[in-house]
Amino acid sequence: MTDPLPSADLLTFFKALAHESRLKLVGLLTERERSVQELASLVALKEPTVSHHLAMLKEAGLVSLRQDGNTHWYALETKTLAARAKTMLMKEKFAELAVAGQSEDKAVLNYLTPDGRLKAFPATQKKRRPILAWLARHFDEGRTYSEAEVNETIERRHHDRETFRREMVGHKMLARKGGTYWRLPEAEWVS
Amino acid sequence: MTDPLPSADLLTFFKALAHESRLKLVGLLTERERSVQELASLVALKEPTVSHHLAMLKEAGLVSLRQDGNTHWYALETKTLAARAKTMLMKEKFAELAVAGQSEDKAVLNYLTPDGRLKAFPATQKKRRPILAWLARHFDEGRTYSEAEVNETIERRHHDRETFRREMVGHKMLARKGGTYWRLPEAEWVS
DNA sequence: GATCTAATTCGACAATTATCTAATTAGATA
DNA sequence: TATCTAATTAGATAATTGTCGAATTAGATC
Repeated sequence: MTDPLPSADLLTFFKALAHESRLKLVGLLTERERSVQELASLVALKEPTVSHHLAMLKEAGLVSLRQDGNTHWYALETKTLAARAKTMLMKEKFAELAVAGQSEDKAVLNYLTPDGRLKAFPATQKKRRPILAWLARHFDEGRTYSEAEVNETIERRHHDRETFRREMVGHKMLARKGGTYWRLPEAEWVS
Repeated sequence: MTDPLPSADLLTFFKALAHESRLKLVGLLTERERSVQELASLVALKEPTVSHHLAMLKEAGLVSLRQDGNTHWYALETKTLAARAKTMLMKEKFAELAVAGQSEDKAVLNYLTPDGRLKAFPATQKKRRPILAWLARHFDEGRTYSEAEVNETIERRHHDRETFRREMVGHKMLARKGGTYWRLPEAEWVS
C-alpha cells in the first residue's frame, strides 16, 4: 500500500498493457493527466468500462490518481514504465517466473538433458524426491498401466527402469496391485 | 516475413507476454533453446497447448525456431526484448496507438480542454468536419432526440448550440423531422 | 512404401475478460 | 437536507482466449 512501486509483478504489468483500449488510455495520458469522462469520450467507451481499465493500470502501478472535488485525474507513472523496461532486460526475472509455484521442481532442471531425459540420478534422498515426483507426473491419474507400460514410460526418460519403478512405488506415487500400476494423488505422496 | 524484427506491434508484444504459461516458457528459454516436448513437460501442459503459446511468442518476435529432423528447437530472441524495452521508454509510441484507427479525429484533440469540452471552433471547413463528427458521435444511433435534448448534448461540449446543431444537420450527421432529431449512419455523412 | 516420432492444426469446450446498463457512493452545491 | 455530478461497483451478457483430445503433417527410419 505504501510501496512506491506497487507490489505488481511482471505478469500484472504485461496484462495491464495487453489490451488495445488500455494502451490507448496510456497513450492519451502521455500528454497530460485526464479525467475519466474525458478519457471515455476520447476512446469511445462508457465511463464504467474506462474506470475498470484504469483500475487495472493502477493496480500495475502504471497510473496514479489525484482527486479534486469529485473529478478523478489520472496521470501516467513514467517511473514504473522505466523500471519495468529495465526489468525486461534482466533475463533472470523471467527465469524466476518459470519456476514459481513449482519451487520443488527447480532442482530437477539441472538433471535434464536438452531433450528432456534424465542425465543422472543423485545419491542423496533429498535430491531424489523431486526427480521422482517429476517422473511420476508423467503418468496420468485415473487409468492403470501394465508393468510393461510403466517401464516404457520410465525408459523414455532414463534407462534404469527397475530403480525408478521401485522408488516411485516406495514413495506412494504409484500403487501396484499384481502386475497393474496406477498413479496416486499427489497429496498422498510420501517423502 | 524477412523482417529481422517481425512487424509485430506493441500490442502483439504485450499480449504475447500477458499469460503466465508464456512467461514461464520465456523463462525456461533464457537458459538455452528447448524442444516443444521438453517445454511441455516442464510447464505441465500438453504439446498442442505449448505449440500454440510458442506460435504467439514467435508472432511477437520473442522466440525463433530452428528445425533439426522433426524436432523443433525454440530459442529466445533477446534482441526483440531489448528493442521493446527501449520502445517502452518512448512515450510517443504509446501516443501513436492512442489515435490509431481514428486518424481523422487526431486533430480534434487539439481543440479539447482537459475536461472534454471544445475550446474553439476552427474557421476552415476542412478542420471543422472532424470536430462535428466527434460531436455527432456523442449521439446514440437508433433513438430520437427532442430539440431541447440536442441542445443539451451540444452544450455539454460547447455553448454555441445553434451553430453546431445547424452544421451537423447540414453534414447529414443528424436528421431532423419537425422538432425531432436522430443520428444518421456514419457512412452517409457528407463532407 | 510402411511405420514411427515430434510437432502442428482443428474443433470443441471451459475459463477469463470486456463491455454495457443499472444501482450505488462520495463530493459539491443549492 | 435535497439535489446534482463524477466516478465506481454490481450484475449480466458477449467476446476472446486457453486447454485438451483427435486428426493431420512432415521428417526419419526400417
